[in-house]
Order: sequence, then structure tokens, then C-alpha cells
Amino acid sequence: MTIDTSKVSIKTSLASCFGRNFQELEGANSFLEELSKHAQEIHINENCYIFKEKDPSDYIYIPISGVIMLERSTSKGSRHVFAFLFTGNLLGLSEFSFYTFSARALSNGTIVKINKQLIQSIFERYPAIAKRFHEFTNHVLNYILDQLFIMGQKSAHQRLAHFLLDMSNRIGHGTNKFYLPMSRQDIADYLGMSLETASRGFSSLKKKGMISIQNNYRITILDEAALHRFADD
Amino acid sequence: MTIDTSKVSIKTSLASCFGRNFQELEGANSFLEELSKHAQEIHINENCYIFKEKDPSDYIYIPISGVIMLERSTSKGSRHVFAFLFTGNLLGLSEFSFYTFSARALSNGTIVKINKQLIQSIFERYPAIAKRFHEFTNHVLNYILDQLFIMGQKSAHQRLAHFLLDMSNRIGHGTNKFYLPMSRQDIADYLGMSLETASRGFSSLKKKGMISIQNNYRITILDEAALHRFADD
DNA sequence: CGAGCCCTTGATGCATTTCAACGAATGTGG
DNA sequence: CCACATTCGTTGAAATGCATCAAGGGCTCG
Repeated sequence: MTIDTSKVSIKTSLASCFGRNFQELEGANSFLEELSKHAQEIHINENCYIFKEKDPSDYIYIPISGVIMLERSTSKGSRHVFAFLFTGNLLGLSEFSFYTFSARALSNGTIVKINKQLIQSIFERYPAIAKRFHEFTNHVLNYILDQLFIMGQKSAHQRLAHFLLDMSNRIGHGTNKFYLPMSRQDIADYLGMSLETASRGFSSLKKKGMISIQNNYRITILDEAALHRFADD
Repeated sequence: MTIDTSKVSIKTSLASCFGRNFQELEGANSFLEELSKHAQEIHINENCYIFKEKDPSDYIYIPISGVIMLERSTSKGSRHVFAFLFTGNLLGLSEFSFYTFSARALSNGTIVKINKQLIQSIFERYPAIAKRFHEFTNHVLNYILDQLFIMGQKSAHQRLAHFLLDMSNRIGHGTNKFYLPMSRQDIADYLGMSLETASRGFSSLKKKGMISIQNNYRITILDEAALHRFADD
């Protein structure tokens, strides 16, 4: 039930949420201590929901390993994917009392589950940590603004190029070869296009020599500069 | 240079940023006092920029009257409009050191300009106010997520319907007749479509009997339920 | 009255969706 | 181990939504 905050994986995840020199913050140690007492480390299986839209939002989650997808369904059939989350992201920022989207695991993995009241009480006692948290929220906000910009201004294939560059940064940490943890349908629902258009996008970028596709999920960016130019037009 | 925090217009603007019972918060009075000493009330003219993309983000702005548009330009010609802001909104939340978009006045108006360091120091002394501020950020985040959803999932005319319902709430405060302060081009750039498509959208909604158009900027929603149904599909 | 601006409308072409068929990979049971 | 079903991705063809190009209408202001 409780977690081991001395684990490297957990420490690095927390550090990438709360910033590089997290350990030096006032209250960081008390925070870790309280986490080790009250937070839970839970394992999640592929395709299981961590929470669903309209569930009461009582917890905040920090992915330690595995990939998480945030989604919302429309009245009739279709689905929107808001984000893909990896280690170092954070989940459940909302201060509403209900989640406004669902969170589903794309792969088996581990997440740390923290009661919101615990977080709230930490924030009240250690403003430095609260500040970091809110800086994180701000980064999310800016990230979503960029996404909004891309959705409003770019063509389908350009959006796909942006997506691949983003994934290269976040999954491959800058390396050009990486494994996509999501299906074509997931990508399409994230970028607001049909599955077929997403697939054609992959083919088109491949034909242009910007990427190569080892198999459906394993991608290499061959010409990053050209991909950037194409994406930004 | 300084502002008069006893002015009703300023009080109501602050209240709608920081929440209903703002005055009862711990530190609210000190906050107001510091504002009256150090914040500035400035008048802005139609079409003037309050700040531009890449300007150092040293201030936070609270619109008292008038309408503000947030925009960003692409490398070549086109433009994205992120938001339209009214009284009770807040501008410059970013904790980056530079703005990532420009802010332009759509009409003559008044805004309160607050140094970020002042805000920061208030937050450090009065966590209750900081908390309110961050709740506000959270509302913005949720608002943008909804916008992202709409941009990704809805057709051009549906997006326009959403837009009109949103404006009805925010400008007309729920009344069905209101004055649009922005041009068709602004709307198009906000909703990610061409000026012509936006215009056709207006015509189409009018032909369907959902809205009526007194003149270019004065709109009446005739059948709100139908408009909702159409928007949400 | 005429100029200029913004909005509307029509015609055409392109981007994207939809429908449909096929191919590749994976797993299952005989 | 192979036939078969299933799932997921690709590709083609037709239909549709939207952008673009182009012309005209209405309003405001000099």
C-alpha cells in the first residue's frame, strides 16, 4: 500500500514533475516522508482505466512507468484524445471535484497515487512546493496552447509531423529512433483526423524520406530538419 | 499612475477573477491596499497592443472594460486567435519570462496592470490569495481543454455554434441578444477556418432559424436549444 | 456621391472523410 | 504445424467539407 520513496524510479519521476533541484526545496523531505506513509504505488494493466470521466477527482497520479492516455467520448461514438502521459508527467491537476476526462493505461505500468487532501495540506505548509506545482500547471497550459495552435492552423499531415517530433523528444529523449506506444486510431483521435488520414500521413512522410517505419510502432526520424520545416511550413 | 481600488468597476473585476467572496480572504485588504499603491490603471485604444509575443512578461493585466484578443502569428502570414477576454478574465498568467502571444485591444477600454513581483510577493505572504489565483489558472486550463476538444472533433459550423453560445454566456450573461466585438476574420482565426466559411456559418445558422442577424455585429439567438443540439451533434 | 472596408455569395479545386477492399501480423484450435 | 479468425494498418475510389479565387452588396465616412 505505501511506497518506497528511496526508489530511484520514484525519485526521478518526482524530480521531473517538481523540477531539477526538487530535493533542495524547503519541505521536500517532509513531502517525501508523507508520501512514503500515505501515497500508494499501484500497478496498472494495459487498457485499464485509472479513472473515468465524472469520477470524483480525489487523487493525483504520477506515472512511474508505462504510458497513459487521456480521453473523452462524444455523445455519439467518436472520441477525443487529449494527451499521452509518460514518466515525469502529472495527472489529475484539476481542482474541480470531478474529472473531465478518462485516463487509460496504454501499457502495463506503475503509478503513484496521492490523495488530494494530502497534497493540499503539503502545499499549505510548504509554499515552495506549491509554487513548483503551479509552475508545472503553467507548463501544461502552455503546452496545450501550442497544441491548440497546431490544431487550428496546420494541415493533417503537418499535425502528424508535429506529433512525431514531440514524441521523439518525449519518448526518445531526442534520439531519432523510438517506439510509439499508441495505435494509429489513438493518434488520429489525438490529432483530430480519421485513422486513414493518419495512416496516409505516415506513408507520405516516409515517401518524402523524412521518416522510416520499421514496423507499425517503431519509427525512425531520418531528416529531422526537413520534418521541422514541413511541420512549421 | 496608481489606481482607486474603491471603484466599483475595479472591485467587481477583481472579485470575478478571485472569486465571489474575495474580500473575505485572508490578506484581501492588504492586497487591495498594495494594488492601490503600486498597480496602474491604464487606458487602451482600439487596435493597440498591450504586449506582443516575446516581450518580457513582467506584468499581469486585469481587464476592467473593453475587449482583448490574444493572438499569435505564423511564420507566413496567417494568424491564430487564442482567446477573447472580457471583464473578469485575467491576462498574463504565464510564468515564463516572455509572453508566448500578443494581446490586442478590440475596443477602447481600461485595464489594471500589476507587476509580477508584486503579485509574487503577495502570494508568498497570503497563500489563500495564491490558492485562488491558481484555481483561476485551473479554470483557464479546463476552458482550453474544452476548446481543444471542439477544435479536434467538430465541423466548422458546429464550432461557430459553440462560439456563439459561449459569447452569449460571456457577453450577454445569458441573454440571447448581444453585440459581437470582433470581426468575422477574428472569429475565423479563433475557430481555425477561413473568413468565408465563418460567414457561411452565420448564414446557415440564420437560414436554420437558430439565430438572427440585426447587423454584422448584433446577433440574437432565437432557438438556443436547437443551437446547442446542433453544436453538440 | 464615391471610396473603402467588411461581409456575403458563387464557382472551383483541393484536403480530408467515408466506404470498401486488401495485406500483414498475431493468436487459436484442430 | 497449418488453416483460420481476428485485429490493425494500408491503399484506392468516391463523396464531402472547406479553402481559395473572384465578384458583388451593404455600410460608413469623407
